[in-house]
Amino acid sequence: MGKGIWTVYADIIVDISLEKLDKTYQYRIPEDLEKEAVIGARALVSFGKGSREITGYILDLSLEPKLAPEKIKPIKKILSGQTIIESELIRLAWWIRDTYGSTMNEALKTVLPVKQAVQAKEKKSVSLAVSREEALTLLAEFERKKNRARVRLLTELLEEGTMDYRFLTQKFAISPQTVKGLADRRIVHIEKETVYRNPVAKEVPGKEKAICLNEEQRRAAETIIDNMNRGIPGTYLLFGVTGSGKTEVYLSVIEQVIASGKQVIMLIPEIALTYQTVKRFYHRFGDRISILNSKMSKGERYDQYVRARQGEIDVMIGPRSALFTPFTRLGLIIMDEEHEGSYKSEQVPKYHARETAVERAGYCGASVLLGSATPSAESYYRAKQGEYTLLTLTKRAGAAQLPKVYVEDLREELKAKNYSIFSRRLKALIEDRLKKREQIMLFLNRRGYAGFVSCRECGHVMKCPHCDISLKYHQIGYVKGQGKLVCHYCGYEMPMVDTCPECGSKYIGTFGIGTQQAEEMVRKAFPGAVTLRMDTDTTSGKDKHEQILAAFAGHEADILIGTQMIVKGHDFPEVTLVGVLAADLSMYADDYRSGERTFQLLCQAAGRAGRGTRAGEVVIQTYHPEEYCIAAAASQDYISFIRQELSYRELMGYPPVSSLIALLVMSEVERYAVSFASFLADFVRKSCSEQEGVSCLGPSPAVLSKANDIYRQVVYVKGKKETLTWVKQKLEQAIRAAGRKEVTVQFDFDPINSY
DNA sequence: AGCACGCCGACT
DNA sequence: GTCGGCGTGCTC
Repeated sequence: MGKGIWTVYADIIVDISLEKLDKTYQYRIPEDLEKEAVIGARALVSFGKGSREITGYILDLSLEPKLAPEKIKPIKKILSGQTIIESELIRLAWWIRDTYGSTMNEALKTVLPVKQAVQAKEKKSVSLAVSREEALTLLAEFERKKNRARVRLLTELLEEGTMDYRFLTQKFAISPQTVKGLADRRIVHIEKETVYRNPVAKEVPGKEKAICLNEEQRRAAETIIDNMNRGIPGTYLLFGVTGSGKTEVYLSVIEQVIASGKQVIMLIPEIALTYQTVKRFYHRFGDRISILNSKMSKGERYDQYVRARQGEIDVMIGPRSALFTPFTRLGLIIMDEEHEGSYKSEQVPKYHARETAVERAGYCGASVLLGSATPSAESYYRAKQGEYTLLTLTKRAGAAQLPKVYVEDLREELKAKNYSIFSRRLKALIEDRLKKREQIMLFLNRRGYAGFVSCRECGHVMKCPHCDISLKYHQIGYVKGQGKLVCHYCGYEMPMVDTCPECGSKYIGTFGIGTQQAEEMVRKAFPGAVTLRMDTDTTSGKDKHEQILAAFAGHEADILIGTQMIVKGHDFPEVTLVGVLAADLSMYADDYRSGERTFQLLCQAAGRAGRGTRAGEVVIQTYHPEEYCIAAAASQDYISFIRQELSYRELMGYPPVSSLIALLVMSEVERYAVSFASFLADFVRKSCSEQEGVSCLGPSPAVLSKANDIYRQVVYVKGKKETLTWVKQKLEQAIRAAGRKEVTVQFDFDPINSY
C-alpha cells in the first residue's frame, strides 16, 4: 500500500441521539490514521458551524469524495482500539435497517448499548436561578415586551420549580435558544442529571451435576458439535415434545462449545426468565455466565456488555436484546421456545430475533439452535425446505406421562340446556379434584375476545369472503346490533347480521367473558373452593405475578384462573386438571396466525397438567371440536397440525410460504392518514404490481384505529420475501420524496399481531 | 444538539 | 429605519 497516494474518505454516522441527523457525513482520513480507520471504529470529528467535537461511527470507506473535497473535514482521532465487534454489529444494524425498515440511528440504538448510555447521561433539567421576587419582576418585564416564549417558560418554572429540558422544548414549544438565552443571563439554570449504576447481585455457583443424555438427546447434541468441529456451521431446529429434555441438550452443547474456546448466546422469552431456569445455568457454569433482564438499569446492562466484550463471560442468557452481546468468539446462538411472540420487537425497528440471529451467526460462522415443543410455522417450513436441520426428541424423560385430553363441544351443552360456562364434564372433574384436594387451573383465552361474531347454536363465525379472516364488529351509535362488520386486512364491510346466515338462529353476536366474570362464576358454582386470579390487565407489576404464582404453588388456593400467562413457564406439580374455558376465542382473532397461536396455547395449557407423579387431565371446551388446530392440540399431534397449517398458508399466500408487510400510516389528522395510506397503496399497485405475485390490501383503519390521539391506517402488501424487500425500498423512497412530515409510516415484516 | 440566517413585530 | 425574539434549516 503506497501511502498518501489515494485520499480515503469515511462515511460517519454522528453520535447524536437525534433522528434528524440520521445520515452519514463524509470525512477525510488523515494518513497517520489510515490503519486505525476501519469500519466500526469510533471517530472523533468536528461537526457543524461551531466545529463542536463529537464522536461517530465509521459505517463505510470510499475513495471518492461525495462533495467538494475542500468542504470535507478530516477525522481528528480514532477512539478505542477494539472495533472488530462494533463493526460486526454495525453491519447487523445495516441489515436490520434494510430488512425491517427504520432509520440507521434507530437500528444502531438497538444494537449498540453505548448510544443509549450516552443518551441517558445527557438528561437535562431547567430550574430558576433567581429568587421568586426577581423572577416575578422579570416576568412582568417580559410580558410588557411581549416575549411570549420567555413568559411561558418563566410561568411554568414559577409553578413547577424544576422542569425537564426535553419536556419544555417539545411540549411547551420553547426553543433551545430561549432557554439558552435566559441561562446566559443567569436567570435560569440548566442542570445535567447523573445516572446512577447499581451493582449486579451476585449468584453463588453451586455443585455440578453430570448431564446424562438419552440416545435421542445425545444424537442431537452430537450432530451440532460434529458439524461445528468440521467447520460447518448451521441452523438447527430442535423439535422436542414437552418434557423431552431440551434443556439437557442445550447444557451439553454449551459445555462443548465453551470447551472449544467459543462463546454462547442463549435467548429465552422474557417470561421464562425465572429464578429456577437461571439457577440451573449458574450452577453449571458459575460466573462465566451472565444474565440480562428487563429489570436491569441501562448502566447495569452496559456493564454486562463491557464484561462480554472483554471476554470475561462465555455465556450470555437473556431476552431478545441479548442477541447483540459483543462476543468476539461467538460460536453458538440458542433460542429457547423459538415460537414465542416476544422474539419479535414491538418497537421500530420491528426485527425478529430469530432471523436476526441467523444473520449474525452467518457473519462469524456461528451456529444457531432453535428449540421448541411447538415450532413456529416459519421454522418448521424452513426445516422442511432444507434451510434448517431438523432434530427431533420424541421420548419424554423421566416418569412424566401425557395427560388425558377431553374435548367438550359447547354446542352440545347448549342443546342440553346447560347455559353455564362449564361443560358437564369439566364441572364433574373440578368437583372431583376439589374433593381430592388437588389443584386446578382454568385457562381463559382473552385474545381476540373483542369483536368477532359467532353463532352460539351452530358455531358459525362471520368471515371475510376475501381473506378467510374473521370479521370484527364495529358499533355505530349506542344501539347494540346496529353496527357493521369489518375486515382488518382488506377493509371489506357489511352490515351486522341479526340471524345466523348458516342456521338462521337468533343467538348470533359477539361474545366472550373476562377473567373477573369467570372468577365470579367459579365462586358461584363451587362455593367451597379458594380461587386466585391472574391476567395482564388487572394485575400490574412483575412482583405481583410472582406473588400470585408462589401462593398457588404453595397450595394457598385450589383454582387458578387466568389468561396466557398462567400457562407459560411455571411448573405446579399439584395441578392435575387444566380447563380451557373457550378455546375458540383465540382462533378467530383476526389474523392468519390465530390457528397457530391457538394450537400452541392449547398444547402449553395441556402441558401444565400432571407435571408431578400423578397423571393429569385436560378439558378443552370449544364450539369447534372439528377445527384442526383444536383436534390436533387435543391429540398433542404437532405434525398433523403443521401440515394442515402450512397448506392453509400456502393456499392463502400467507407467511412463511409467502411474505407480508404491514404499513402502519399514522397522523394526528385522520384524513392525512387516510389519504397518505391510499397514496401508498396506489403506489404499490401502480409501480410494483408488474413484479411477480405482489398484491396489496387496504387501506383500512387499524384495529387500534386511534391511539394517543393519533389516527392509524394500515396497508398490507403480500409477495415473495425478496420482492417485498425491494418493494419496501421503493416505498421508502416514495415516502421520502413525498416529504409529508405530518404523517409517519412504520414497516412491519411478517407481523405477529394484527393492526 | 447547536449555530447562523432571516422574518416580523415593537420601539427610538 | 433599527433592534431583537424566535422559527427554520443545516451541519461532511
